[in-house]
Amino acid sequence: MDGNLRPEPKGGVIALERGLSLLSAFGTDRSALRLTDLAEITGLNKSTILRLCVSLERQGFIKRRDDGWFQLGAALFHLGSAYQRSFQIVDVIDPVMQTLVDEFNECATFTVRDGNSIVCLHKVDSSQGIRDAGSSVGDRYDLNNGASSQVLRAFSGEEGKNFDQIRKDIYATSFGTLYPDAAALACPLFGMGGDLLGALQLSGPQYRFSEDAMAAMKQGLLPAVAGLTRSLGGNADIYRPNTDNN
Amino acid sequence: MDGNLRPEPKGGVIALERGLSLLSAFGTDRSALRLTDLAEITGLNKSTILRLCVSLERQGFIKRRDDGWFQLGAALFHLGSAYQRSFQIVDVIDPVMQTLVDEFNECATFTVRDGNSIVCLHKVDSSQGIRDAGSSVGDRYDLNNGASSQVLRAFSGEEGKNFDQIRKDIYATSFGTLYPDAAALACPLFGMGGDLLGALQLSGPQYRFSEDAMAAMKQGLLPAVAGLTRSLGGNADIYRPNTDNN
DNA sequence: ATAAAATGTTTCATTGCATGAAACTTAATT
DNA sequence: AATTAAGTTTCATGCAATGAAACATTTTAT
Repeated sequence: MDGNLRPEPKGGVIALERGLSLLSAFGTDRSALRLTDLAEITGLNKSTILRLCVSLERQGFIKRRDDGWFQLGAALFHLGSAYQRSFQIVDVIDPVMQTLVDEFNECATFTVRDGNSIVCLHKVDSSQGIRDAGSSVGDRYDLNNGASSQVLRAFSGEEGKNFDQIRKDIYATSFGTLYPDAAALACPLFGMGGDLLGALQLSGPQYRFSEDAMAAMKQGLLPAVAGLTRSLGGNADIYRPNTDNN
Repeated sequence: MDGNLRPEPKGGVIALERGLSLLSAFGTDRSALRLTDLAEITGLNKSTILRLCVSLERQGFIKRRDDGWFQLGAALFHLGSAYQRSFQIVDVIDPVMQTLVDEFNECATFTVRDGNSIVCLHKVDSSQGIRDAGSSVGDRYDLNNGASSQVLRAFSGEEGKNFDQIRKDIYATSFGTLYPDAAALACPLFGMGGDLLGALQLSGPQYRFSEDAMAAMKQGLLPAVAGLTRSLGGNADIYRPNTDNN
């Protein structure tokens, strides 16, 4: 960041964006930051940061510990939960995800698209020691080449790559995209109006994703998602199996 | 709100606080708001709101739908999850809470204090149809007379009420405080330095919280929390049972 | 149908307030 | 003790946040 943070297109309030950039500074890995860290990450003047933090703290968005370190505040947790709750979908798909995890012993994740990002809204872990622990709830990446990203892009109407194939198959796979030894199988979830809600994915180590295993997962995943779409009031015909599947 | 939002003590950045107040407008119940709603709730001028929202949306803190309604953005979910993750405690206490729920068939919640608020950080639901569904993860209230609030206040060193008794018992109870027919039993969780981390609570309908039932819960809850404190590196002597308990 | 009211959007002159350099106070290293 | 780094406070300056007003658009009333 360059500290200027001048709203690129136009409009907007610089002071606000600077404040938000302070919050986003925590987004990656570190859960506590010092004033100097914040200054380095955001490029803002320390006086400015201190002044912004007064406001952030007053509204509960950050908390300054007694030792001077800054942390995220409970207001964010509250609003984050409110965000999650606005997708009642999660309540509906959770049991289905549990079932899938029980059946295939791999982790299941439900992701949604947000602009050019992919956000993990829900995850059910498998009980295996070796499992996909790479992503967890709340994580946010740029759309990548992972199975879920591909699905989200293909069914958002993007062109190029093998999106046509994905739209025909109603699923996408990935091998070693995010992590070199991970594999995944993902398919889209549609809502009432045939609108794309998100992507449901099974993922784990590549050695457990043989052709046979993935065929079985596919046989389990697609009907499960079709059922979900039905219970969400959508038309499950989209998932009608292709006759040429082996 | 009066729209002035003048930082009371002094210091701070008005524009930022106004932007944050827009976010907080979603905090209660409604998951989508129109421009007029935001103007009513915050008392801000519509032009101002529109300008602030440009910045909020650019950073992903809100999202404006095609129909003009505003919603919370994924950035909040991301940061909210980061907040939660900064309490690694939750990972440790979750299995213990699961065990308690299995044993007593009532909901367990873990709450922390944040200023004069109480925030629900984690909840494990019981499988009963009639259960405490009043609070859920992310909820934030003012400190009230519920069992957990009492515990948090008593062990933060507050005086008055029956806090002395609570400190002696190492637990608090409540009947019909939040909801007229609900009951709860809560006790504190301490960390390494004997510092108060939060409160662990069992709650359900009053008719299942007989004297006998609560005595049993107490016998289950206190050792469980003592064990937790030990595995968090704390001294569990605090929980030594009083000799005069029946 | 037209009128009236409510909502959303853009513009722009005014000045309030966000800003950052500098001075200063601790605290940590040398 | 001397030096560097981290954190804090102050204040003159001018930039940018502001809100009234005019306008566009949609909804409701007549």
